[in-house]
Amino acid sequence: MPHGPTSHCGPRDQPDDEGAAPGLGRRRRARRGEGERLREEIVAAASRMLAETGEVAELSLRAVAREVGVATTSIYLHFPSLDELVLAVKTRYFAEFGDAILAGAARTGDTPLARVRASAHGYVRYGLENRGRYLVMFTSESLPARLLPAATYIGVDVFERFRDEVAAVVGPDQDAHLLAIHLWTALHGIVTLRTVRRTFPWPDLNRQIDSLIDRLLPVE
Amino acid sequence: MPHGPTSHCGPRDQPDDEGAAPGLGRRRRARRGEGERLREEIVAAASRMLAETGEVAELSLRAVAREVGVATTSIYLHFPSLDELVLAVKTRYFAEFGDAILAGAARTGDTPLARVRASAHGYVRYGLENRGRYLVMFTSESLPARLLPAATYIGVDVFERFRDEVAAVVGPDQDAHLLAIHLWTALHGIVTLRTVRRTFPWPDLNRQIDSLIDRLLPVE
DNA sequence: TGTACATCAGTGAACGCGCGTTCACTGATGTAC
DNA sequence: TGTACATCAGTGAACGCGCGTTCACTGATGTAC
Repeated sequence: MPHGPTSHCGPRDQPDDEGAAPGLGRRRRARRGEGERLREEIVAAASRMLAETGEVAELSLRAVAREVGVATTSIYLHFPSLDELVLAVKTRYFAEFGDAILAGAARTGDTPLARVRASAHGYVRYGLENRGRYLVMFTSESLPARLLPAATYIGVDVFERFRDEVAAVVGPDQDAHLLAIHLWTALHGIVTLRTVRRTFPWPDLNRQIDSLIDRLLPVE
Repeated sequence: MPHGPTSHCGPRDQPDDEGAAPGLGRRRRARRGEGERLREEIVAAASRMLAETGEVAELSLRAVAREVGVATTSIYLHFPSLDELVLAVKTRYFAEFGDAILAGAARTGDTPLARVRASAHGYVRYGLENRGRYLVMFTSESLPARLLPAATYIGVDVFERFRDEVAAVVGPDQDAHLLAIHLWTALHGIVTLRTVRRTFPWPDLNRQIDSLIDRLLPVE
């Protein structure tokens, strides 16, 4: 295809395509004290976009602004950089993820083992039903390097709850920390490998998870 | 910082910075039948670069050309697209990965269990010592979508060898396929979580792997 | 032995694109006097 | 009650950058006659 006849000067010929999205519904600007509304809309848009691709690297400031229907520069009103926006989204992801698993396990009032089973199934189900979110949470560093020294990482509380559930199953003679890591590690492997190797001959998911728990957790 | 005084017309002011890298050693062009030499250099450079970042999305055609010391367009002499180049690198990664694990296990002539142990430790060691390569192999689709229908995926032979080793340990009464998947899944989880959550309080690596095998594989 | 020609192995300029970031600005909404 | 002013919540044009891809080309190496 030959090049068009355009472009006589400057890096772009038309003015930047900033501003509102398609015709109707040009966003109403927030009232005086309500500047935070845009912040919320930005996080929500970025959250949706990241959930779809699962790739932090594919998210751009300009794309987020386009999605919200706002000028690119308006992002800077609320986030000093794209990194900071991504961090906000990740923090939200972890909170929602923790809540989902906790809620799933809470419904099962039964034995400790039933609770661990429910958590494990819930973990994998959430991961597979929200592949994009899961990849964002667990295949990129959870914090930008400059914030790392202080914190351990977001999501650590979810693990701790899980470890306590395991401890309740196996009793005090077993190394619950190690067992919880075995289980978590394996569940993480299930989610990520199934996400990325869809054509592999995987066994039935529930059977796989139950068999894993049976083998990893010694009955008291 | 204010804008410089440059740029009066056109998308770039200076001509493209193509051509050979730093001063000395402007690549010798290959002799008549030896065009494949450049192909090899391109794959090698891309392999090095991908191993460093672990991010397929970060690899660019222009960066590879720069690394080789060749004009950007020369890549097209050997690969119709960046995708095809990445596929070539991945194929090589899987071959080298399979060889490394096989070689490690072969040295242990002992019992079937010792061989599985050696494979497992070899798998994780390779994954952690070659984080970039591992991520490229196992956190992106291994084939571009248009090549998927036919093939299962590259690397499947490594799994099959592993499954046979497991079968030799547990005997014919156990579901070796499922057990091999448990083990593979967990090993994959170890590599990827340790890669991405470096500050988590992980247990000793060898202890973790041995404990995992002890629990997952029933002794005959 | 000489020469015209094909081909192989590349080069280099240019294209349009999307990106992060800067800068100066606008205009509605409140507030002080 | 009126009005000058601050501030809040954004806008829009422009910058330089790296990118994939195209196109026309070059010049050394072989080969046919």
